[in-house]
Amino acid sequence: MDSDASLVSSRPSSPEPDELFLAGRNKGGGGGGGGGGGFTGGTVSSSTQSDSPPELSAELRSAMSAAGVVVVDKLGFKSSSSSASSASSASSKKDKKQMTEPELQQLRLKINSRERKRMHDLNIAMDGLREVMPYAHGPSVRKLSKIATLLLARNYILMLTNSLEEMKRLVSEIYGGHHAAFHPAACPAGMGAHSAPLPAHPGHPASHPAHHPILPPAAVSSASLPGSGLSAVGSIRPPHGLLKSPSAAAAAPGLGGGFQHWGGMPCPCSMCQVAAPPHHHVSAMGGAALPRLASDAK
DNA sequence: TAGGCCATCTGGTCCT
DNA sequence: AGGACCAGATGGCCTA
Repeated sequence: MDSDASLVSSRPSSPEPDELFLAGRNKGGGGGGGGGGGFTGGTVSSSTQSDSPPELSAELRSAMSAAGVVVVDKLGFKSSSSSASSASSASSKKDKKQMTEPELQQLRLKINSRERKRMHDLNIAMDGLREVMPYAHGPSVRKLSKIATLLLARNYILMLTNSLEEMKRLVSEIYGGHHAAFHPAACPAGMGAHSAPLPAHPGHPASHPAHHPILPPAAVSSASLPGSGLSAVGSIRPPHGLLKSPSAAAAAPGLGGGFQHWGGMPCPCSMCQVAAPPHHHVSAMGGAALPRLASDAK
């Protein structure tokens, strides 16, 4: 399944395979700057690596056709890579030195396209992760950087873990004695198959904090999870370096300084939906991270 | 203009 | 042998 990366990738700069292909390179040294960070909601910097000299492409084409290689129009995106592989199969790595220049170029192109696809797939996965993160998505909000996404995801997971612990604790408190009765030891998850008994937070403001993904783990664990084992929350904070600028942090809703509760979006949690002061989640998941995400909700 | 983020190229290594 | 994965290099775009 050649998940054509260009399909989903939010990266506006994802180059069209066609134009990519012969964009060739050859010129020493890496390459050619792909499209820059295509953030800024809409700014499409489609400057693919077409910086390579035009004559190269022509040269490459002619060389290829001279070598009997059908000049490929489509990238070797798996499906089409077969065309390239025909050339490379004829000349394997082992004869690399004996390969003609066009053959080498063909091989290089094939490898490049594979790598490109790999990275595109990675970006798609990254986008998928962004989508499920408690962070305001939208055209007006800047996309999370990769590192920010990863750090936020980590914190989010830790947060959810804390919430689970907290809920388990509450359940055991509420059901006190009988808890053991219907929570056999065989139900390590604590809440196992019974979702009903959950005391939906009403009237349990104390429990809420632990429940919110945006709250700093520190606050959560210190407040309600004395021995949850996740108490070393400080460690889940992202490296300070990610907080590029104080101003950014301040502007960064919900992350750095005054995260405006999901960056202006309604909190999906049931507690907040019932009644929630938009700013009880002031601190950040991990506090620092997310440099630019909010800095411009332009 | 510097710094951050990103895409791509490339060569090396590991795995199937 | 071929593909996946990785890390370094390079260069473009964007923001402060």
